[in-house]
Amino acid sequence: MVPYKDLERLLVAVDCIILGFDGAKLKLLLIKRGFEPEKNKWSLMGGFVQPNENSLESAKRVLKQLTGLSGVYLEELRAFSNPDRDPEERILSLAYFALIDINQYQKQLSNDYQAEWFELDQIPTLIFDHNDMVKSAIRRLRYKAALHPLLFELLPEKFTIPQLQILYEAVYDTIFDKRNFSRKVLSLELLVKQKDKEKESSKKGAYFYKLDLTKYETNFQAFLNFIPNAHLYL
Amino acid sequence: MVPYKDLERLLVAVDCIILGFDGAKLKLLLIKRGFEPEKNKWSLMGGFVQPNENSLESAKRVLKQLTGLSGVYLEELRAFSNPDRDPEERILSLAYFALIDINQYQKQLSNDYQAEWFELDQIPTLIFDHNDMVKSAIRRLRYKAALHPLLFELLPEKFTIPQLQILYEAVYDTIFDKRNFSRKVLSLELLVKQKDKEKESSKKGAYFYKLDLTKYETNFQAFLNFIPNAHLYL
DNA sequence: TCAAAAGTGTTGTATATACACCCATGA
DNA sequence: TCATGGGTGTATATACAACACTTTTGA
Repeated sequence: MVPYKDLERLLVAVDCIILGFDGAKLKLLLIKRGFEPEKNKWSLMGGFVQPNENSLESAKRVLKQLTGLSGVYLEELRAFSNPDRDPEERILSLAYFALIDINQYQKQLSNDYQAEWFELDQIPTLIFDHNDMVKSAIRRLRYKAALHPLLFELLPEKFTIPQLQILYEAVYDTIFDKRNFSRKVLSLELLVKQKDKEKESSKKGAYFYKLDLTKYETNFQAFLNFIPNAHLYL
Repeated sequence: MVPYKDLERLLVAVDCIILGFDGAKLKLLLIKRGFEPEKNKWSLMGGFVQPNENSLESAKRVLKQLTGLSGVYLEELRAFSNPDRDPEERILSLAYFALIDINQYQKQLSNDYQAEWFELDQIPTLIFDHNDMVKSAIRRLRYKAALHPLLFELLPEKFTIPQLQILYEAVYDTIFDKRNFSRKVLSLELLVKQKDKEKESSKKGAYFYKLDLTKYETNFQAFLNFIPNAHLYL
């Protein structure tokens, strides 16, 4: 008997939900699709899984192609596998979501793809099931960031507590008490206070902090209970 | 231009990590693989994604084939996609984990597959990367059950608080204070006390409880903080 | 009557929340 | 000097963990 005979083989793709934070709003990076079907429509950046790579490697490659970045936070969301999701041919797609420091993002690369950042409440209609992928990624982000110190991935190396708070408030679309917020953040003992201040956004200036990378990695799995009643915002 | 030309198509499979609880231990359902390669070795139950179904539907079909059950808890873990994970031909596999009531499981069906239940610390060497899939599933179970009322899926319709505690203790391989445990469980207000008692395992007998299904569904997303310092056990 | 498991209550500790004022600085 | 945002402290309520005794009943 010949194994695996007479079985359908599928195209397997990865699609990346790339999120960034511009200091005020969470944003999603989209491209104008360069080929048929659905050419010139807004789309997630994606690519096909190649013979020599696994799906995570594909996602890293695709991410680097568009942003120039590697070593960033990247996590598999889930498979999107409805038989007719692409009208041209069946494609199973693995959605990955990535959190990047928007300042590191290299603009020139994405010119090739006519890429643009969109605020989350202004996302256009995307091809296929890409809007579902985005929704799913936002949910996952909120879920995970409520429990793990994930959002630091969206900030530059040096950041202030007020910047961090704005980020959390953007993700959960709510506001936090700044006294309780900073106490909670600092009690994690993940942050190292710097000598210098950020002076753009206020006269007094806010101290910069850096992540203590060692503690960040060892404590990442610890549950934070960071967002009170987080499920209300999922 | 012909879209999607010259791209590799892959076999796409689903593999199911099926977990049950026999009243004392967590157990994993394995089969003896019936075809080459690796014929007669222990394996997860799996199957190929068919042209007319998405991957979740495949997993449901595969699960029903082996256990006779449908409507049980089933969740996608992640893709396993290393190019050489199957020596015969490249197969991308989506791992799903399932929680079933072991009493509902229909033994005769799985005779066809020479299926057996294994305690978690006695799992044999499995084909391909199936041992990794199992490890990954256990981690996910511990993670999720620490936050959501998930383990009820492993119990029969009527169960006692002591039975529930044994289950939690099996999953986390630790012991809990029974006074704090029952108070915490009952404070969820998910359980409805029954009039009758379970008298097999003690002279006094323990009251049966049933899940309040309405509250179960609406509160599933609420975070429990059920396991103190859960990350220590992940 | 006694062994074995079920069931229940209290108290101290830690954690989270709510809330108001002073500080530093550039305009 | 004043308006703006940064930074801090305290009192209260809530949640959690530790802990011991009584109840039931079959053998």
